[in-house]
Amino acid sequence: MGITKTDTYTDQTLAVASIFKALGHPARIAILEFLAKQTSCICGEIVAELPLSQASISRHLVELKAADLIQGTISGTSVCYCINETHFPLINTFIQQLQTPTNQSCCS
Amino acid sequence: MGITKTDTYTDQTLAVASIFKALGHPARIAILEFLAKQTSCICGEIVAELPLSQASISRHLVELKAADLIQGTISGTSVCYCINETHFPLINTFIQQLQTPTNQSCCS
DNA sequence: ATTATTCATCGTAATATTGCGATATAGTTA
DNA sequence: TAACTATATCGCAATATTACGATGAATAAT
Repeated sequence: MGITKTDTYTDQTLAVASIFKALGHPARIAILEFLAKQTSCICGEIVAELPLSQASISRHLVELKAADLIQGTISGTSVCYCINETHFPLINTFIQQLQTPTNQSCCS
Repeated sequence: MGITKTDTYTDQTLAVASIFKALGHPARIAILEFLAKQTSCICGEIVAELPLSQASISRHLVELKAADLIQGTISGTSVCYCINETHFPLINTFIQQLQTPTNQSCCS
């Protein structure tokens, strides 16, 4: 992506953007959707469900984990992934901020 | 970004991912935050506010517009941009889906 | 101990994104 | 018409992302 000037934005802005960035790929959305409807959540099942190689899934899982959107716990040879809701309030707050009544703007 | 296998995901998944993708850059978050707190919203003011060139801002505005997150109306030589809330429900619904009670998963 | 199984990581090729200067376009004004 | 203003677009260079096969590491099963 070329250089991104990360120095000049607020921490809040950077945090929100990085969460959205992690959510900005259909494979990662599909992974989260899959995790949401499962009670168990083994990595292998995700690989079986999605049209990607195991290596690619693993990389997406790493990204989701880096963004703190999932957590994984090792159980034997397999790893159990599940959704981490920690940052959902941040997303909700951001969306709400964009909807403040100030928004009676020029475009009618 | 390399190839993305867009054929194999549901329309819903692709739609959600593409909105999040558009939100996945601090400049675009900053633009939206700026628009939210303004009543008037001319492109030139954004250029003055953010640490990017006019060309770069324009490109980000194009992306936000392509994702239908903003709309722009021409007024004279300037263009008035403002937030389009149309897709906010989609975001909220997605986040809520991830929070369904099924989520009593393996990671405690 | 050997072999499977499961997941992570490396290396590489293909493609996308970002940012900027330069330039184009379009409306405004003199 | 010519100059000015505001925004969009082009073209390039730098960097990031995506995907995959191959390989590595760790546990489990035989």
